Amino acid sequence: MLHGSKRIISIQVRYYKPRRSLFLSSHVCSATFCSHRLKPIESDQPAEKNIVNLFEHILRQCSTIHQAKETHTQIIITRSDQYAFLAARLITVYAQFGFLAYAKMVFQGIPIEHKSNLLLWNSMLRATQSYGYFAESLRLYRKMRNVGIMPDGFTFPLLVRACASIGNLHMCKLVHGHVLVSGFQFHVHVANELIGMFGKLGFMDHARKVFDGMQFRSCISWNSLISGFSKNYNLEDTINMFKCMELEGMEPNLVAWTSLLSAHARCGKFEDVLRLFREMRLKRNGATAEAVAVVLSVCADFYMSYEGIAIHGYVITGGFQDYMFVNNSLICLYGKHGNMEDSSSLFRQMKAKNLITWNSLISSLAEAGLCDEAFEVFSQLEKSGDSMLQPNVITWTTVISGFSSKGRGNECLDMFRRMLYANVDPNSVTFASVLSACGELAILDRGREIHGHSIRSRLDDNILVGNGLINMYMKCGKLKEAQIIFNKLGDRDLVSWNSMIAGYGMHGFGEDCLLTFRQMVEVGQRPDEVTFVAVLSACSHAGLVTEGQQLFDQMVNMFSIQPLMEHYACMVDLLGRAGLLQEACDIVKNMPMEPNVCVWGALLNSCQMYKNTDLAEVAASKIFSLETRAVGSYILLSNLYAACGSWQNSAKVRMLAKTKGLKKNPGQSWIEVQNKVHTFLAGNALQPGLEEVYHVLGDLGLKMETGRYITDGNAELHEGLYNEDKLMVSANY
DNA sequence: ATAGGGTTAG
Repeated sequence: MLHGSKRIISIQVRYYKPRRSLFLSSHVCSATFCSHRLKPIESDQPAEKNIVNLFEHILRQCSTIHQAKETHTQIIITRSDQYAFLAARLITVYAQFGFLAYAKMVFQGIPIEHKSNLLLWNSMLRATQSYGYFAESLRLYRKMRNVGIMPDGFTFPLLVRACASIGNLHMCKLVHGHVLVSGFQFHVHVANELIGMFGKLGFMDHARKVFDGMQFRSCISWNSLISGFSKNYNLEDTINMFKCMELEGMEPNLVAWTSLLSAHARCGKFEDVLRLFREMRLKRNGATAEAVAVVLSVCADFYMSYEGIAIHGYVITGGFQDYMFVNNSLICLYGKHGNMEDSSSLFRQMKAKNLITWNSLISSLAEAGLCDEAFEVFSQLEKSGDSMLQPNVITWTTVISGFSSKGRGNECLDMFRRMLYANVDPNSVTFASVLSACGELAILDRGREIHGHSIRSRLDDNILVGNGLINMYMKCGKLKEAQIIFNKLGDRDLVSWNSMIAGYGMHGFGEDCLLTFRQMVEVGQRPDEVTFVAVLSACSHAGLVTEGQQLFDQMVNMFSIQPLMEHYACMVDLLGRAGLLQEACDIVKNMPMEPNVCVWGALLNSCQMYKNTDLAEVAASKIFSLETRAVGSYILLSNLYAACGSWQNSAKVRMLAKTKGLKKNPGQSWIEVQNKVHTFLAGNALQPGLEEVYHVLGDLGLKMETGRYITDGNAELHEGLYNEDKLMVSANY
């Protein structure tokens, strides 16, 4: 508590190092304190100017909130709080110390008739915005205009920034209108913010117009324009403006270099990023932490482990190790390269962590396939209780897609439900992950529900979501619905076409598959390796031999795609299934790489179909020598022997597989009833609820027999393919 | 009394 002027001054001296100016002013201070006069906002009296300057000086020196509060008390006692200049400084200082509520109190404490000073409003606007309350700052601006105060060159940059941050196009246009009416469009700071705003909105032609109209440009103007082009993935104009800047005698600084780097990174030019980073360090004798983060993320994304570790070295020598976002990139770098030890130890060592830090660790774990660990860290984050560290869309989506890509669809969908319950809005990436899980699980009802949800979120025309929907409907056997989604999709990419082609192929619609492929080529979408795997395998399943051969030829000669192992396997399968075993053998002999299990397996399968025991033995011995756990091959060979009546050989192969401890992953069929998927295993009568099914099945069988339907004699053998024990019985027969 | 650059999910 303060009781008198002497005490006030002694506090000042205790808190701040005594300086000449401070001692001089203390006389003024006590003099003013004694006079107890209320001061108008603007005063030209020198004595009053002095006390205001003194307090302003003290406020600038405050390093704790307590010092600021003490000084504020003195300001009130001396009635100096009526000075707009001091009130503005108090607002700024309180905001800086994290006490926005105090800043507001200062602002509100000033009577409306004294609120004519723009500095006051600008300070309050800035204080509000520094907390991210952009909408509130715009409301404040309205209030300001309502009391008849006109904005100036300090107000407009704040306003432009506020509506750009909110991202509301209407607001942006409104504020831009105010700027135009006030004639501030080419004011350096206002124009710089406008360029930034248009860059963020993706209106680079507007940004360019503002830039071109400026009479004086600062390097910030150039950098804002360059970063606008970079943010909009316009590499060409980013480079052009960078060069223009040099030509006009403005040497691009480190910030301009950083934008140039990030433009290359965004466009996937990872080699150029590394080259430019070296050039930047040479020419400008250093780098920025932001540039380091960009380069690290490029090293992570393109699996350049060696370069990444070298840049980690530079982080330490260059003194960048205390930047949170640099460390976040490092966590991702090590995580993406499968080095979870270094990734998580970096996480542990970080003193200050933000949500991105947590997301980086979670995504590293998910990337490594450790979705349980990722979920564990997610739970820790959820329980942390920090309101700034609550899982966001990215956190949720990371865990959701982690489960999805591991084939744990039910956990994926559970997390999605929880996410909605937590009131976090899914985005296109979330929908894509969840739809993929629905496709894998083939749960049409849930897929449809999510389709509806994506429509309500107005994301159904997004390419990621569209592709997810096509894939989901295809996997659920709803080919027509997939086609409808595909037809409605505004811009289709390679994935959209591949999903359609693969979907038709998957369900044995060879003609539709080829038709879609031809349409794809017609509209100028270049097919890739994946397209040809889908098309070729469709041909082989539909028995379209000549078409398949032609397509293989087209792939190499028309589209200059080097055939991969998969394509050779498809060709062997295609020819072999058609009974052209010799041609299939030729492919195996002439292919440029050592055939793998899939290629030999395709050949073996064909041998089994056409009962070619000699060739089958060659293929089988190759497969067994490759030391894979290709159980299917043992079963195929065994079946072939059995089909040729060579029971002993058949049993021998079976036993061989058994002694090696190999067990076939049994084939399953499924049906979706009331949002639940029921799976069936051949010969598994132990499954609960199956008695009833078998009962119905028995009835049907009886009806079929009495109705003189002929049952397939091979059915039992076929079933045996999926059930080892059962086949062992038939083999020993 | 201002400003430009950055890191996380597919």
